[in-house]
Amino acid sequence: MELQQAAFLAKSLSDVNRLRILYCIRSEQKSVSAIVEELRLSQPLVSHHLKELKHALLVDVERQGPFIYYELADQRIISVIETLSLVANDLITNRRTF
Amino acid sequence: MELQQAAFLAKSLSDVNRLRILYCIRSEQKSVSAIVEELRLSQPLVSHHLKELKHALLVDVERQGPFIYYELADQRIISVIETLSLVANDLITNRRTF
DNA sequence: TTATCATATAAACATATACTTATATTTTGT
DNA sequence: ACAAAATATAAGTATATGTTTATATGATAA
Repeated sequence: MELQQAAFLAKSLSDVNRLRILYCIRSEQKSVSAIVEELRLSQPLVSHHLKELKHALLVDVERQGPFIYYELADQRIISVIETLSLVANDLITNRRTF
Repeated sequence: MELQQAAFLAKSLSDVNRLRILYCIRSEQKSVSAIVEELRLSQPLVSHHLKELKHALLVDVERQGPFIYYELADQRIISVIETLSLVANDLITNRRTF
């Protein structure tokens, strides 16, 4: 088990805006400006997060003219996020200490 | 989808020492000192990470005399970590940019 | 109650991270 | 070559985080 690598990927998933971006580009490639508009985030912030996601190899990048398109590199990431969401929900529902 | 909660859980998984602790207590409850010995980490550091994991509801805590036992609260976390490790491995293997 | 063991907390530090504002780079159309 | 659009980068700031060292808390045994 490569726990170091798993921890690194988890860190990429630890910011809600990055998760929103990943969801945004999960099924089709989108340009930076399209993501900016859809998520209502500033362009530098989106570029910053895309850079991190690229560094984590979580996105594929393709230039088409002046546009740069990003797409989710591995669909399993979505199921990871969904499992995390499910587990979080269950943990909150069943917690014993309030 | 509760992306905020998923991001919060992911943050709990973003440190390699926390992952090691979760693995250490995945199948049986262990005392803090047992974890300290097994992972060769300082006691305050282990306590600190356990506190974070407890805050994320990822561990169950039980006191028995002077010992405090921690155990993994949800087994699905292990499969999340394993998937992350697998995906990371695949991404590194198949990356196009070196 | 006192000593000891197990664990938690506090303080301090260095580093990392999310974000904004401003500017640079790259591409295309004229 | 110039202007405009799309994206990236830089600088700056505030906050968070991982770690160590030192100390406090809590439980048990004598």
